[in-house]
Formats: sequence, structure tokens, C-alpha cells
Amino acid sequence: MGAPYPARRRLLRNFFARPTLEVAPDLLGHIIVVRTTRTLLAARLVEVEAYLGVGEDPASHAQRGETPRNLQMFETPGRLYVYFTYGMHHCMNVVCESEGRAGAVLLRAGEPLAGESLMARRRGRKGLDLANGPAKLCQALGIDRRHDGLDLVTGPVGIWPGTPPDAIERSSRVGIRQGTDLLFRFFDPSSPHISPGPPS
DNA sequence: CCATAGATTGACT
DNA sequence: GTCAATCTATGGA
Repeated sequence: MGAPYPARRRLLRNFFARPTLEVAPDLLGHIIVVRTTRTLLAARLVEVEAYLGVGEDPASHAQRGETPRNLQMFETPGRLYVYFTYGMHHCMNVVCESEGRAGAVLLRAGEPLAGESLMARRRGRKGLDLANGPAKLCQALGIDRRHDGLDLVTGPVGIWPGTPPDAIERSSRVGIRQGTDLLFRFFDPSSPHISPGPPS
């Protein structure tokens, strides 16, 4: 049996206030927790991608500097950066680096641990199709632009310590046209909850 | 299994 | 006007 959930206390500022490429793999195995008035939702992170700062990463929203949309990428580490895309989907990132320096980790997939019935209702799907993609994860957890800028250290959404995977693999990032040579996608190769699109 | 098309808003050039 | 850090349905091998 694993440790009871949730384990102790959530991750603190110092976890996020590091280089994005260090935080990204370290997030795997930790648990995102969303407190709603009625329900506790939780998912173990199994797939993430790093996006770097100004002039550092051609695929990053921050590549060309600060705009109203990507503002949170430049803000205090430990905040959420949530954006809307393809006219209908949301994706959520964890902000890294120090304030003023952009960097964020896209949360791409999770293994549901609590609140699965609510996730299934929101998704209209079951089983392995609840949170195995960045927009699916947001839909399952109820994350949208209202959550942009929320502080993971003090707010209703947090990340709690979990068990790191036995192994971590990396690959190029999914769905981008530039920066495909950079191996900034990190995932737990033993998890059936990683997103279906890319090869493993 | 794989490939492809369509959805549908808003941020940015 | 262009096109996106995606998902789903559908059609074919």
C-alpha cells in the first residue's frame, strides 16, 4: 500500500523557483489537487513539457516577450498560467524561474486519484480517457481562464508530494512547429495515463 | 490500427 | 486575416 493521501503538505515556493528544465521532470509523480466547495479532485502527474523564456525557446508563448496573454509566465513562480486555444480548449502551466524571468511547465496528463466520477461527468468519458492530454486534464479538473494567475502555494489549487516514477523518459514536445529538436517533454513511461498522440 | 477533417474563439501580425 | 502547446468523429486498411 502506498502512503495515505494527501501526504503532508503541498509543494512550496522554493520548488517552483528553479530553472524550468529542473522543475519539469521533478513534477512527475506529484499530485495536483483542486478543492471545490463540494469535491476534492486529485491526479498524479505523468506527463509534462517545459517552455522557456524570451529568446530561449521558439515554441514558447514567452518567446517574443510579455503580452497580456502570457503575463503569468513572467510572474511569481508557483502560479498557474492558463490559456485558451483552438477556440475551445484550455491548457494549464506551472510558472517557474524567478519573478521577471519567463518559464513554465505545461501539465499534459495525469492519473486520476480522487473525484473520478466528477471528472467522468465533465469529460463525458471514462477510464483512461479522463486526463490523458493537456486540455482533457483541464476539463477533468475544471480549470479555465478564471484560474490564470492563481497561486499554487496558497490557493484552491495546489500540488502535493507524491511518489516519483521509477524512470523518466524525454522526447520532443507535442503539437509544436518550431523547437522540435528540443527534448523538453518528460513522462513516466510505465503509466497508461500518458497522452495517446505521441510515440513512447 | 492509422489518417484526416472539422470545430470555434481570441491573440497577435 | 491567420492560425494555434487540441480533441473528437469518422472512414479506410
